[in-house]
Amino acid sequence: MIDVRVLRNDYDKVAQALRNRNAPEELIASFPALDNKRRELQTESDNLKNRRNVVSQEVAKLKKNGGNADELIAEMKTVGDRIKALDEELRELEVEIDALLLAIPNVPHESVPVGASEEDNIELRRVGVQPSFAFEAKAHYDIAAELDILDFEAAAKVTGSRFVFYKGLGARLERALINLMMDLHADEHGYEEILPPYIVNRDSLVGTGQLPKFEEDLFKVANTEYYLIPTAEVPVTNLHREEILSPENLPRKLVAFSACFRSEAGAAGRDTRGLIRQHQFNKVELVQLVDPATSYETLEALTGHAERVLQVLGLPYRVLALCTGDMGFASAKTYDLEVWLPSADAYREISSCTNFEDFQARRAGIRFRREPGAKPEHVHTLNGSGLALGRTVAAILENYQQADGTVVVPEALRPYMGGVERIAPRRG
RNA sequence: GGAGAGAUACCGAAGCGGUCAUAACGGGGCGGUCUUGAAAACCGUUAGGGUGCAAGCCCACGUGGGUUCGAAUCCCACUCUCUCCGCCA
Repeated sequence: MIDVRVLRNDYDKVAQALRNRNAPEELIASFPALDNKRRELQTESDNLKNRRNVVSQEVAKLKKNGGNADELIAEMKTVGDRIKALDEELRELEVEIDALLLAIPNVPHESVPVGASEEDNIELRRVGVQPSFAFEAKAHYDIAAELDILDFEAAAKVTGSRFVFYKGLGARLERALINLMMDLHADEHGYEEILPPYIVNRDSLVGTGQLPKFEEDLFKVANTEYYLIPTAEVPVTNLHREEILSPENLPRKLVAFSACFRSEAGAAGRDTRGLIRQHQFNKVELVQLVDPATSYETLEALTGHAERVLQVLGLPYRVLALCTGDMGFASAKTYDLEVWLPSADAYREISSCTNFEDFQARRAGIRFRREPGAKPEHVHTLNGSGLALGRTVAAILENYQQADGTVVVPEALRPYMGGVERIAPRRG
């Protein structure tokens, strides 16, 4: 949620930011009138309440001294009715203003390149060497089929499309990656390990910005107000919702493994084969709550933590700075990490690292007190995938595939694989 | 799922229709006096939101409604916590 004061005092800046994000500027057109009306009603209501409070004291005194308060009580009856009417009007206005504010995307940081679509994202660097094959590189789902480590058909039978069974060394590979990533972030990068609920309530999703705008992307649990999490970002960021943290708690660095559930409404026909776009996938997520002054250096550090996983695994990747038109709703600035997929002859997103500034913190009420007695300020929140597991498995299968159909296990992963060095077809 | 109890500041807790909300009382934290140092004792300090330049005013006793001139206090609904029973990995 953007700061109402910014919207009030810096209206043109917000309007320009909305245009840059391909969001309609009209979104905020009704705000100034609503805001003025609200403040007007508020003032009138407050003044009447003051009158009521003062008179109530007088009535109490009069009654105590045996005086007659009938006239005052009669006056207050009409004042009370007026207050009720005003507050009713005020409540409706506030609902309207709230809905408006919740629908406004974040204002991009000044360093974010202005652009209309993903075409305008800026590639910052490429890391690692793309493998060259003396044979035609196969797609990860074909490699996996021959190795019998992924089973999409069985998942389609048991559940439906866009689900998968991992089997044998495939399941082991995913579990090994989870452990490698968690260990790296917890032990070397200093994050506290969290295992969150996979189901959250509505307030949490409003807090991180998925609701109210993106309900159709979520799975809702029937007959409840619960939702399956689309990412661990939701429960982990909301861990400190409506709290005032002490400065010694910052930066709060959290890493969580979770399954993620996305309806992928509107993605029909895209990435229908393989692990790239599933309704359920695993992810290791990095979350930080920080002092606003440090959030942009934290974004660089957090992105580095995610990159480190790709480096350890020896996977070639590139880093993009997303342009204003391609960023997520709540983002002030985002770097995407894209891993090399030889079969596609392209880089594909495997991590998204974002500084939300105070956009989520304001919605979720996450604050800190700089000094004892000081006014609470909103923290800045950041998160990034470290990494998405399914896509990492796809990248390993493709980048480490061999002419004979086997897949070499990256060296760093072998201790987590019980020493297995190569995934080969099972005999028989 | 059934029965009951509860929700007040960092924690415990008083208040049960008007002099009780920067909230009694107790504890904790922080600072100080005293002390060689510590403990004890004593003193001080420790809180949200809106509006306004400010003084101030309004709101905040789990959440949302209602009754009343006036609600922490009475009524209704909801959420959460605890205890007992049942069920369960």
